[in-house]
Amino acid sequence: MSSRRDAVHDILRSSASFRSAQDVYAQLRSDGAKIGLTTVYRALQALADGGMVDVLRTDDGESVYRACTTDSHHHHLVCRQCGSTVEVAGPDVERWAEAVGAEHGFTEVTHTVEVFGTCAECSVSRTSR
Amino acid sequence: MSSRRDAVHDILRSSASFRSAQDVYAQLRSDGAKIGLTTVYRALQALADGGMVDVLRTDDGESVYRACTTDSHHHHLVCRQCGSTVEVAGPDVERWAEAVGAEHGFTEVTHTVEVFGTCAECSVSRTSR
DNA sequence: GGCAAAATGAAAACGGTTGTCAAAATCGAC
DNA sequence: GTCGATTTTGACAACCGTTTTCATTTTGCC
Repeated sequence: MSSRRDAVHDILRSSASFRSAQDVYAQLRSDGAKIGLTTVYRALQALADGGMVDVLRTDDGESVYRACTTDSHHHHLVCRQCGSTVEVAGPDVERWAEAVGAEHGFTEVTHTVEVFGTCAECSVSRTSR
Repeated sequence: MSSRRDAVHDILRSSASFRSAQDVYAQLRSDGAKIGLTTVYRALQALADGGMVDVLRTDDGESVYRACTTDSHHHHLVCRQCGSTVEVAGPDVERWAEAVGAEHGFTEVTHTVEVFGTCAECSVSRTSR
């Protein structure tokens, strides 16, 4: 039904890192696509609502999106420099969060966990500069 | 030097939950303080820079601040309803994050971990309603 | 008091995001 | 295929939290 939404989804699927809406929009335009910024936002929102992509907030308040390869619960290891992202599982962390919540009488416990660092590639290019 | 900054800090210290800048501003004004929104933002920023308060981003992009009682690294267990917050330590999580980073060749690994839930008090008031 | 430096705050600017609304594309029945 | 209704689209304006600007006020110091 929505070729625009697919186009947005494709961009995300072909990228290993989290991308911002403006970012996706810019790439679509430079690829020659005729699409408006509003539609990109709508597509990203729909994809996020449908659980097709993961959403994160950057420190400066931007929403960034990523098409993750697994449907199950996972977290992200994100390179601070290049943004490339590895999906990681953390069963211990899940259990810890649950336990911490229970310990203080909290119910319906959820959690957000993100790990940041400098990836091997970026470490190299930085030291060799 | 800065009585306004102290006023802002006091508000945070007397609150168990994370507060937004606008929120703090509103309370100060309703308390009768003559202070501008700009100054509140500046005070919060200074306090955050100095490590006196912790900062979080809400899902809708707002920055929220809290004066934490411990200087050491910790995480938060936040009630989804009333916002009241418990500081929690998670040595296992620290180790896990470090290990995950190392495993994928990442260096300078940091992490963000927040746990959300419904606190005992809010659970009660909801079921009894 | 007098003066320089720092702090303050009203208003404007900013930037990402969302709402508006008319035009365009799509769908369904005929 | 046409016709009308519904959905999608996108240019533009509005929004909202935050930051910047800059003139004024307060503070620290002699």
